[in-house]
Amino acid sequence: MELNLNHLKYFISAAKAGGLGASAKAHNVSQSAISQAIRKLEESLGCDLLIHSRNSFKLTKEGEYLVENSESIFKQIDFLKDQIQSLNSEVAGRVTLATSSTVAQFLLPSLLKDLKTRYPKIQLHVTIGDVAFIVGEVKSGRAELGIVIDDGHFAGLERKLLREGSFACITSAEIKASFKKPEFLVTRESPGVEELRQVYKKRFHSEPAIGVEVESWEAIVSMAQMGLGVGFIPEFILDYHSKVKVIPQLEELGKKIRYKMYVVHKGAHQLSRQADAFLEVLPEK
DNA sequence: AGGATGCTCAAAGGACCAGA
DNA sequence: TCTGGTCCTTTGAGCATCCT
Repeated sequence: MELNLNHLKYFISAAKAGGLGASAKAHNVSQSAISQAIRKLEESLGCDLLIHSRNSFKLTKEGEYLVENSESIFKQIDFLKDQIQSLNSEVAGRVTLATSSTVAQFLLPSLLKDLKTRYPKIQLHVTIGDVAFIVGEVKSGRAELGIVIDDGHFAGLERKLLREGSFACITSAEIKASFKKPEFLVTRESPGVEELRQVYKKRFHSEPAIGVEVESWEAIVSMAQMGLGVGFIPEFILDYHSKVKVIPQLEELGKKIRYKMYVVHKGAHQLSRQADAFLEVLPEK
């Protein structure tokens, strides 16, 4: 006899409620029906799930194993039902995204515009943090998607390259870049710092003078604008700042420092339809 | 039409509990 | 300790529905 999902459902319900009566009540059937269903389930599995004795309801070890391990089947079935139903309806719902303030500030606005045009019923919930925070959010499931600017490896996560490019060394548009050994504004863990040291050492035969170490490219832009030093930022940020100037003497140096931007998630098969839709509107590399 | 399946109903019987 | 009530499960008969 083939395993019947209804029988399994009755059994799980009875096991959780601790008796046939409660399960019968929960499913609006008679106790007898529950009893028969469990008998048939046992028959199809070829083992006893209950210790059958009068006035007692006790699971065998096979029964306990079945209860512990079959819940995911019903969750998967519910998930499939939702997915199948939504195939015929407009994509809607919430997408949780963890990313950096740079991405949120410079890239998300145009992405959101595309998303709202194509999928007006999708809501985007964004949390901001550093790379470790973003990876943690995605791994824990608190965020379905993450966008990171990092060339590290994200163990346990799938990643897709969104864009890559080089850095530019900037200073204030009002300040004439005539200094030979400027003070640098850098971020602590972002790509480029170590490369900067190496390339700078090779070119100027000395260590770069780090003026300020700050965890934000936006802060570097502001500080560079105020004349506090020069800073390397990913070139795409330049499009949004007219008051900064690229230092021609360090242009070559900046081009040698590369950044990569990835979207990360726990696996394509685990994504909701709305997350899939979000990935769809992301610009190709 | 007949078999398979799933259900209800009624009856039987064991375990537990309170009261005499 | 005995008895009766209650709760629970199991079993068998019979009915409805679906499928071949």
